[in-house]
Amino acid sequence: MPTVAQLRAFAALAERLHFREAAAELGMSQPALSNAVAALEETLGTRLVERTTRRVLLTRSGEEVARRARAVLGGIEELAEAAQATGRPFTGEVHIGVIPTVAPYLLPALLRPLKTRYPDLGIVLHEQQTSRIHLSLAAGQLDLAVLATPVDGLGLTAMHLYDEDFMLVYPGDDPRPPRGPVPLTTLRELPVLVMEEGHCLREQTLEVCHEAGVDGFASTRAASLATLVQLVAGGLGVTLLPSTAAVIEARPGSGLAATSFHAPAPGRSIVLVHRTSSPRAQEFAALAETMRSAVRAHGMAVRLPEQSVTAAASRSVPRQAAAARRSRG
Amino acid sequence: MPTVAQLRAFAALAERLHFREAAAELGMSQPALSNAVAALEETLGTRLVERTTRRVLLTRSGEEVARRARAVLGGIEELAEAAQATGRPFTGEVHIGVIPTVAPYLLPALLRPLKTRYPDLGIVLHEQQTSRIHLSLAAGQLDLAVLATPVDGLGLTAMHLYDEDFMLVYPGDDPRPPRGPVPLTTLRELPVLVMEEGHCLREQTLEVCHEAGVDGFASTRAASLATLVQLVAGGLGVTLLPSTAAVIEARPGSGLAATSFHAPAPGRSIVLVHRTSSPRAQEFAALAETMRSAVRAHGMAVRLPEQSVTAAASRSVPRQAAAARRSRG
DNA sequence: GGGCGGCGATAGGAGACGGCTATCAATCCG
DNA sequence: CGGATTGATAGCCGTCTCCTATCGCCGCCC
Repeated sequence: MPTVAQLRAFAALAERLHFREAAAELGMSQPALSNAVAALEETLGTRLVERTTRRVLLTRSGEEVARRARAVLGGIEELAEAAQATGRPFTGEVHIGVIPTVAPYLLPALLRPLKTRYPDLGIVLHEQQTSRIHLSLAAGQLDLAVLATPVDGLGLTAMHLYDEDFMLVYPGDDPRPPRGPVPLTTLRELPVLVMEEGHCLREQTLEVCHEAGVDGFASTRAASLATLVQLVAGGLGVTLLPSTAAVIEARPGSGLAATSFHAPAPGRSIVLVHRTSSPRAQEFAALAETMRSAVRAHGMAVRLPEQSVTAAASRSVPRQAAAARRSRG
Repeated sequence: MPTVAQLRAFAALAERLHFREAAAELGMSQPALSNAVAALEETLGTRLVERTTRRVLLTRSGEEVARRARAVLGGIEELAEAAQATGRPFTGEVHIGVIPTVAPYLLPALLRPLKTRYPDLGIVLHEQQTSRIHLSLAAGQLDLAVLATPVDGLGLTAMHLYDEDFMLVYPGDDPRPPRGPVPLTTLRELPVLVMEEGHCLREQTLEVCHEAGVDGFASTRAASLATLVQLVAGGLGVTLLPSTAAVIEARPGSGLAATSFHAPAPGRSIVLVHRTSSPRAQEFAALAETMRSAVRAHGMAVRLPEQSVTAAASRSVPRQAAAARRSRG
C-alpha cells in the first residue's frame, strides 16, 4: 500500500516536474524523493514519471495518480484539522442522562445558564431510569448522567452537585396536619405510597422506611412521580419526596402539603457522573461547577455542602462511600 | 502528519472496537496496533479512543476521524486501482502528431483498422509541421508522431512504417509527357515548385534537386500541398510528391500526371516515433505493427522492406503489386 | 471473596525502511 | 568538445516499527 510520504513526494514532483526542487520543497534530499517515487511506482506496478536527465514528464497514470494523490493528501489534512476542531471543549454535543425524579425540578435551573455559558455546546437530554442510564453510559450513548446516590460507580467518576432532604408529603386536606418538622417515626403510623420497580426513588424510600421501622405500605404502586402525587392528593396515603420535588408538587393549591423531618433528616445526594476513562473529564468538571452555580442561583430547595462552594468535590466513586451514604440516607 | 498505517490501524479499531481482533484483521500484533493508534493520537493531539481494559469506545473526535480515515483509505485504494487501470495498454487516449504531407494519404488506411483492433483506444490526431511536432512530443502533449526521415532523434525512438519514392508530378496537358520512368536529371530542365518554409517536404525536395543538379526553381512557394498541386495543374511548373500523395493527386481527371524515377529512385521513409523514455514503448511498437499491416492491406503506393513483408506474407500486397502501381502512376 | 481468564499497556531487542552524503551517467550548452 | 546540470545509484546510519514476552487491571465465577 502506498504511504503518505510517497504520495507527498510524488505530488510535489508532479507539481514541479523537477526532482531537486520538489525535494527542496519537502525539505528532503533529492535521492530520498527519487526513492520515494520509485517505491510508489513499485507498489502501484505502474510507471508514473518519464525520466530523462533533462526532462520529467508524467505518464497518463502519473496524471491520474497525481490528481488523486492531491485529493488524498487534502483529505488527510482535513482529517487532522477536524480531529482538533472536534476535540475542542464545550463544542459539539454532550448527551446527558437524567433520572425522572430529578429532571423536571433540576433542568429548569440548568438549561438557560448552560446555554448562556456554553453557546456552542449542544445539550441533548435523555430522561431514563438509573439502570438504563448505566447501560447507555457504558455503551457511550451518554457522556454524562445526573444520578442520585447510591451510585455503584464501577469505572465511573461522580461529581457532587447538591444534597436534598426527603420530605413527608401528605394530602392537603389532612384533618390533623403536622406542625413543623416531624420525627421519622411518624411514618410508622401512615400508609406510605411507593413507586413501581425501576425507579431509584422507590429504593430510597424503602430504605428510609426500613430505618423508621415501617412495615405497612399502600398496595398501589405509582408508575411515575406525577401519578404518585395524584395518589397522595387523592387521600390514598403519604409518600416521601426529595425537597426539590416536594416544594414544587406541594405548592399552594396543589391539594398537597409537605413537611420536613427532624435532623438528621434522611436525604440523598445528586451527582453528575461520567466514565472515568473519558478524555473530557476536565470539561465535565467545569460543567458540574456551572451546574452548582445554577442550582444556587435558582434558589432550589437543596443543601449545598461547604466544599462544593469552593471546588469540585469530584472523585471516583468507591463502594465504601456509596455504602456510607446509603446508611445515612 | 498521520501515516497510512496509522489510519489503517485506527480504522480497523474503530470498526471492531477491540484491539486484538483489529490487529488480527490487519495481520499485525496487538501491541503494534496499540502503538499505531497511540501515535496517531499523538500526531493529531487528540484522544480518539476511550480505553478501559474491558471496553473500547470512540470519542467524538474518534468518530469523526474514523469516518474520514475510511474515506482517505478508500481514496488510496481507488488511487491504486486507477493507476493500474490507467496504465493498461490500448486504453485511454493516445495523441499522435502527423505531418501534413502524410496525413491525408495515410490516415484513411489507418483509422478504421486501429479503431477495430483497439476499440478502447482513443486516437487523437494533430496535424502539425515537423518542428512543432518535435516540441509537442518533448513536452508530452504528443505520445506518438508520424514523421519523414531524416529524423533528428535525440531521445526519440523511430519505428519504420514504410518507404515511399518521390515521383515527378507535371501538368496533365503536357504536350510531351514522359514515357515510363525518367532519370533524375530530367529535373534540370524543369521549373520545380516547392513549398514554403517549415514543411519537411520542402527540404526533401530541395535535397533531391541538389542531387539532380537543379539550380532554377519557380519563384512561387506553396503554403500547402493542395496549393502546390493547383500550381502544377495551372502549368506554373512541376514538383516532386511522395508516391502515396502522387497517385491520389494525379488521379484521372485531376489535370495532373505523375511518373516515377529510374532506380534508385529518391524517396523518404515514414516512421512512427516516440520518446525513448516512454513507458508505453511496447504498446507503441504494437501500434506500429498494426499500422504496417493497415498500409499493406490498404494497397498504398509504398515500398515495404522485406522483413515487414515476411511478417505479413499471408496478407497480400507484395512488393510486385506496389511496383506495378508505382509504374502505373 | 479469591482465583482465573481476558484485555490493553509496556519493555526490550531485531529488523526494515527512509534519510543522508558522495558519486556516477547522461544530456544540454557554449 | 569540455563544463554544468540533472536524475540514478551506492553505502552508511539513524529511527521507527514490528515482534515476543510480560505486566497491571478488570470482570467473572465458583
